[in-house]
Amino acid sequence: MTATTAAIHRLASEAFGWDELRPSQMEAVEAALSGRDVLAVMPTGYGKSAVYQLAGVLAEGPCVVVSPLIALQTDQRDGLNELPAGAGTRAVAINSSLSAREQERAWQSVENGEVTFLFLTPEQLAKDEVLARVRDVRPAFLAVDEAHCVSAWGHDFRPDYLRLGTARHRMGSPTIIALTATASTPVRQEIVEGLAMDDPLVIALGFDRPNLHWAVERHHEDDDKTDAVLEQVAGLPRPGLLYTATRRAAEDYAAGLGERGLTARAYHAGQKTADREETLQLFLDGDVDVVVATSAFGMGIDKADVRFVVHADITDSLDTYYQEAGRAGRDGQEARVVLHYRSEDLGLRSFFSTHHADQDVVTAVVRELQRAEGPLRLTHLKRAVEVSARRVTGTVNLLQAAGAVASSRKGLTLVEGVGPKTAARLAEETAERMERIDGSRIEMMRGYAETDGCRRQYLLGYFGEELADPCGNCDTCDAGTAKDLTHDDAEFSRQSGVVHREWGSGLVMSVDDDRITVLFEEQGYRTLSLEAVREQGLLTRT
DNA sequence: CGTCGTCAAAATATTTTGACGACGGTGCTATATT
Repeated sequence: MTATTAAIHRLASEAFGWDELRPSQMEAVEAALSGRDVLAVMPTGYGKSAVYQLAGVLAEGPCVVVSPLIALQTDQRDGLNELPAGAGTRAVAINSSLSAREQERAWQSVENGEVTFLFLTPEQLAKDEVLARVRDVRPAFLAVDEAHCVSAWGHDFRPDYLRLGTARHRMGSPTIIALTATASTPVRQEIVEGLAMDDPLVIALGFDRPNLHWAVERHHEDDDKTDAVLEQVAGLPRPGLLYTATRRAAEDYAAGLGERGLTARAYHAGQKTADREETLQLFLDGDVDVVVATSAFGMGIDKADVRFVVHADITDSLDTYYQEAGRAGRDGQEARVVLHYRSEDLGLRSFFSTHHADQDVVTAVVRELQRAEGPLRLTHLKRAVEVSARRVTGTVNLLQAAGAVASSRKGLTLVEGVGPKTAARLAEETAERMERIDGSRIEMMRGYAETDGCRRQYLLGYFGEELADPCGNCDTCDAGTAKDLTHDDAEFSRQSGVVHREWGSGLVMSVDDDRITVLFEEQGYRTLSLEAVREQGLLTRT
């Protein structure tokens, strides 16, 4: 045992009260302390936070923690501040819930060296002043909690997530500790790229949750689906979660369950904060049978005894689905996971995942960059271009992804030879590529819903894992119809590289008797018939 | 892309049908108004 390992164990036990650290937690903490970037994909409840907490206490300099929700930051901050004084930790969260004076006081305690953990949102780190203050306290780590948000939210909803890579360098390039519970191969890649991680150690634990029973119910008519969902939810062991695609559906189902004698409450972002907090508290206390929610519900919520997660509508990807469904059965006891599927529901998902280049903003941004003598700060562009800051950031992200704009510590520059016209074309092509990839993720969702095979094999395959035999704990296995979705193919093995004549290079995700699914860089997921692949020589190994 | 609400016309004097348009999810932050 090295001195570091011993110190980590001692700290874990004496200050945090954890007597056993798992090997992967230890590996992650040691790597981070040695200065190597770490991406840890670990299930909720496994002790992801311990990784940055232990590393943060042991290192010189504070640990900046990026977390997406203020409520989450508050919980984590309070948890750290309740540790015994011997831990020597102090945590603060600086965000818009603090008054200007409170913010200033918190900054001063950071600058006086009193703070070990500084919680910030990505939006805070988009401000030059915040970055400068962070840089001046020489942080040892930039921990990014719920790191899948980089991929899920960075492109549209919260574009500052995709600026964290630049922010990292501007704050003196601290070591990155990225943490998430769910991340398929392309999501991991986007996290690594979006955070500008340097040769990271990727630790991904097994995804399988043997106590969850997976099932899909297929419907043709909308009304029939509604009835089936209500009837099923009313009959399942409680408590549970019912996810819907819209706020309205959440309200309607909650009312429908109420009529059937259940205590059900809707939860979505259109409600007052106080109502949402009350629902959450009732749920955590076990005083409500079912929470009917949109995707607003769930992040950071750790309730062990959720007996079912039913989806009344499909989600935009299996990443999201697994994340939401995975909130069932964290106590290890049997739990049910059901997806109610109508192919028509895919339409709403396509609507939500449209990307498009904002041509006027593209032109304005490019003109401004052309006019500049040297690199420009994003802050400058936000002032110079007369649309919302968010749209400017989103457009810059797109231009950067398109290879039209380069970002360095000094700021943003136009790539040589790029003018407004080229930039517009590149941006449009990139937006189209993103839509293709999002569309292919929806198709993988369809694939899960429509598969004849073992659901668990399909799911684990999506996350790059293999389950040797059908699981025996899903609907197709129960019905005896499950086709084994794994196959030893002499030519193509999982996670190996291939090239397609038209679609370019990709990664083999799964191979079964007659089909092969490949994740192409430009096209997203594509499933091909093995027969066609062989006869026409469609794929070449790389 | 699909669903829902509105409104007018049609089939019959109140309900049915069709056309059309609007809307659909996730949160932080800054700023103005109580």
